[in-house]
Amino acid sequence: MDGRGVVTRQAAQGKQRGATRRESGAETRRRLLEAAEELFSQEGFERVSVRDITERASANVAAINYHFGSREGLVGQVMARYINPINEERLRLLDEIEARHGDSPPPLEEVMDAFVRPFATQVSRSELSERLFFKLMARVCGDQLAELPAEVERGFETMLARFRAAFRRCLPEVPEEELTWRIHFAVGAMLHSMAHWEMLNRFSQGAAGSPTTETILNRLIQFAVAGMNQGR
Amino acid sequence: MDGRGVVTRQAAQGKQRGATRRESGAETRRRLLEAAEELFSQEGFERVSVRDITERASANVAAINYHFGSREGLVGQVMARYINPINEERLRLLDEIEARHGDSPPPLEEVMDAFVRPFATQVSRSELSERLFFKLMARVCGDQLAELPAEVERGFETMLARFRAAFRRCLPEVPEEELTWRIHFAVGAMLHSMAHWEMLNRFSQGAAGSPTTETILNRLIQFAVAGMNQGR
DNA sequence: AAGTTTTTCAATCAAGTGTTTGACAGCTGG
DNA sequence: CCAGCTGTCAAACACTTGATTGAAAAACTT
Repeated sequence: MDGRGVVTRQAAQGKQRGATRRESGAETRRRLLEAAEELFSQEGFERVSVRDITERASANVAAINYHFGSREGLVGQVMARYINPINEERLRLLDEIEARHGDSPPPLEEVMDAFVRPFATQVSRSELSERLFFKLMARVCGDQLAELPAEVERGFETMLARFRAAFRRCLPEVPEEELTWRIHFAVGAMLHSMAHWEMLNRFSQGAAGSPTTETILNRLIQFAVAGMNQGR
Repeated sequence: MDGRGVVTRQAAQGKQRGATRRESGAETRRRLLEAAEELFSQEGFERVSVRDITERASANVAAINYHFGSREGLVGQVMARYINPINEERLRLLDEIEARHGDSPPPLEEVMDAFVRPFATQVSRSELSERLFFKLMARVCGDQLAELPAEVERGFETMLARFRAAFRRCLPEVPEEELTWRIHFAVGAMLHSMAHWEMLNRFSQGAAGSPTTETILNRLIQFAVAGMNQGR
């Protein structure tokens, strides 16, 4: 009677044998993050318990508190893991655009592209499926910014300030307040389509032609640009 | 030592003396709904416990199960209470528009107006503040439609089908799939501005002029119309 | 090799969850 | 007046929640 009925984690997971213990620590941490991402994107940050996560990750309940301090700490990590790189890439693309156009204001379409596209490019970095990734990002950006980890929130604010300035240069004749609203509308269109990516893709597949992420991205950009310009 | 320290509900609430017992039942039910609406709009449907609600409503914990069968039943009632009248008003306005224009397709702007305006008109029916009302509506429409009560969901679907047909007539040259996306973008813009009404109003108040609900509504409609039209 | 640090685990904690119960109060209609 | 609803309430229900404990195990260091 050594391991009667009890399946060890190694056997259940098929974890490679060569992993040293120190690697195993990071491995568990990674598995927890991955499980949390999947569950959070499907159910939302509220509805998922630490036991749901540890069970899916084949880890002990205490693992989350050991590796992340608390449930909240894990949530913060999940939020930061993709959104920070995305915000950084946004700024990088904006830098390129502004460098390319020098003193003259850049085309609105390019700025909007830099604002939206990083979600599509960073999706491949994730081990999540496209639909879960977008759902997760929509939850991170949309829920309420008060709950974001301080570091993530600061990143958001500086990013938004830069883009706001860029939009302002694109649309010099639009009043400040009006510009705020238009940006907000565009963000809403973006978040909502990410949140319901799955449903919209289902619709699209009925039609002819393959609705790639790229075409959807272009549609969103066209819509947002038209809304920002408003007939100009 | 009769009521030592214990404040009765009547005293705490200042409830009018003339209310019969039967009226009191409906009164409690109303107070529960009101408390639930406030808390749900502030915290979201997940984070609020039945005890939070009954405490705020100065009622017993069992009251929710007595009056609504379960917590879920209360959630359904809260969702249905405003969203159904809104969807009905949307259809009523659309009827008027289509009657007015006969066989010729109605202007896109009018259809979009009928789609958005009912939120603004029904807000006054509510005892909630404007900002809580919009927050609540954004949660109802945005979270995930899978959880809506069956009756509410059916209402949503028939309303959307009618508006989709109307938009189709306004934009006959736009392919079906493309139209789906543009409507979705517009809905996203609408929901996001409702969810962050408070923040946006704060921005606006810094600027000159009074940012009434009407002007915000118009900005949203202009943005959505421009996005739907896309330069035409 | 022995000793130290890192990681895992079952068991347990206090607090909170939605719901049910049975007794009690008050209005209603006979 | 008194049975019969209707509504309220404190108490308890069974269960889940995030977090902690102390011991055992594994990995690393010297």
